[in-house]
Amino acid sequence: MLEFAILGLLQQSPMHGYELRKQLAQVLGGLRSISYGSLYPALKRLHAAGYVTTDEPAPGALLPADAPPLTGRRGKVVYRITAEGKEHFHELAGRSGPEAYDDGGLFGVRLAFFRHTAADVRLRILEGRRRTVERQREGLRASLARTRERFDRYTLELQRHGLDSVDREVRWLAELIDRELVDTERTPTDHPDPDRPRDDGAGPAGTGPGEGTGRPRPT
Amino acid sequence: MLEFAILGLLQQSPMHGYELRKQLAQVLGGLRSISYGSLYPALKRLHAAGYVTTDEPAPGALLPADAPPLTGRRGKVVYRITAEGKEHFHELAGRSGPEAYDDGGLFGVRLAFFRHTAADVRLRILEGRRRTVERQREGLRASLARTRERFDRYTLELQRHGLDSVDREVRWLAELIDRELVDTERTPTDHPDPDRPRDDGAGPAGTGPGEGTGRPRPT
DNA sequence: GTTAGCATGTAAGGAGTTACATGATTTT
DNA sequence: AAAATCATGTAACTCCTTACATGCTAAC
Repeated sequence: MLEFAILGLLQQSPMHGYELRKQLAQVLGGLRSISYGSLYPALKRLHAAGYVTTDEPAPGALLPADAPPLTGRRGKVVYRITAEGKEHFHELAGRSGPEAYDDGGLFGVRLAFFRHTAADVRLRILEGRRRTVERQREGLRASLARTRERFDRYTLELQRHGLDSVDREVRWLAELIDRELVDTERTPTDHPDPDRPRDDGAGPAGTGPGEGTGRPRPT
Repeated sequence: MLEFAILGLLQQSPMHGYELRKQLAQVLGGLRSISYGSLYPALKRLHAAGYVTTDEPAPGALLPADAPPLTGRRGKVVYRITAEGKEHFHELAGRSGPEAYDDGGLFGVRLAFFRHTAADVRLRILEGRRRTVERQREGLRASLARTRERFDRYTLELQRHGLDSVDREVRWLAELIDRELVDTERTPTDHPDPDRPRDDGAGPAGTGPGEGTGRPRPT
């Protein structure tokens, strides 16, 4: 998830780690930030995988042997996404299985980079998220209907607020889905996203052949 | 957090692991459940620490040597909280620092067991949570005010929905705090002063008034 | 000239997950 | 008797956090 978000941000412009973290916090809505202890290792992995390159200030010839780097080199390191990185990002962005919407946090990140996601994938993720949240809503409703006497007022309040939040999310998702459908009608599907050179329908690879995608597509 | 929730549930009645997991899922509002892979090790730790005892079905004399336990003993294992467990739980329930409210998930669990939490601690946690969420709200507001042009419509929607949620949470918390204050006025605890080391219901083992109903709740 | 904010990194560890392995009981 | 559901547990692993360690640069 972190790596996806990093690649997504670097797609917009090269950045150094510190800046990346601030942007990340903003994109995730201040809801959750990440620590440097996970950011820098992630960048390191992305670099090792060839998904990003680093523009380092001085190539290392400057430092004499009598000043050995204690923890590593210092100075700004600007990270830049590579062609492989973009490809990898779009592969990840093309996935529309449950991982993309079952977890609220991950769904948020996916949504934040919907700009780089194909229209059909966007719709599948939004609908998947809606199903997930609707199921949660039904669970909460059932629980509230059943258990008035079993729980105390705090638990009840927690569930009431939970139900309220989940209900609002369902309505919000319904709006987003509606807008997607309207936009799809207006843009006759062959270029739903000007940002992305479409090679095909988001790639079949995705997540699982067993994933039930046999659902009626509303027009 | 898991261990706190387990002790909280076992306070209400003894249970076996499977049942515990279902209850846990319900208390946490179906928002998130836990897997057996974390539940059973947690129970094991609590047992090792002496916070729970196990009522095992057959003490082992029944099984002949020619049927060796392959992965361990089978059959329902009922867990029951001990006096030390109750003490430990109340120690945890008495904490009102940032850990109790900075993370939404943890806050939810704490709230779910407010019944076993002293009134002054409840208030501090609710107020702490409100401050945290208000700060989040301000962050989001600022971000939305600043960045209309920098972000695309999806990011904007995400932030808008986030702001909405956070705003509702602040209002919800304000209501809960109000109710706490009203209840505190109506139940004239002889020392409303928060500096006093309150041990209401949190007393060591035997002396406690029992976990049934901490104190009479006038409605 | 020192404080505050910018900037990069490592090591240890917490808190959970999935995948696996097994068996008991109830329903069909 | 097969299938579903109840029930318990381990091992490997993921993903992230905290605490630590270091140093640069601008403002006061």
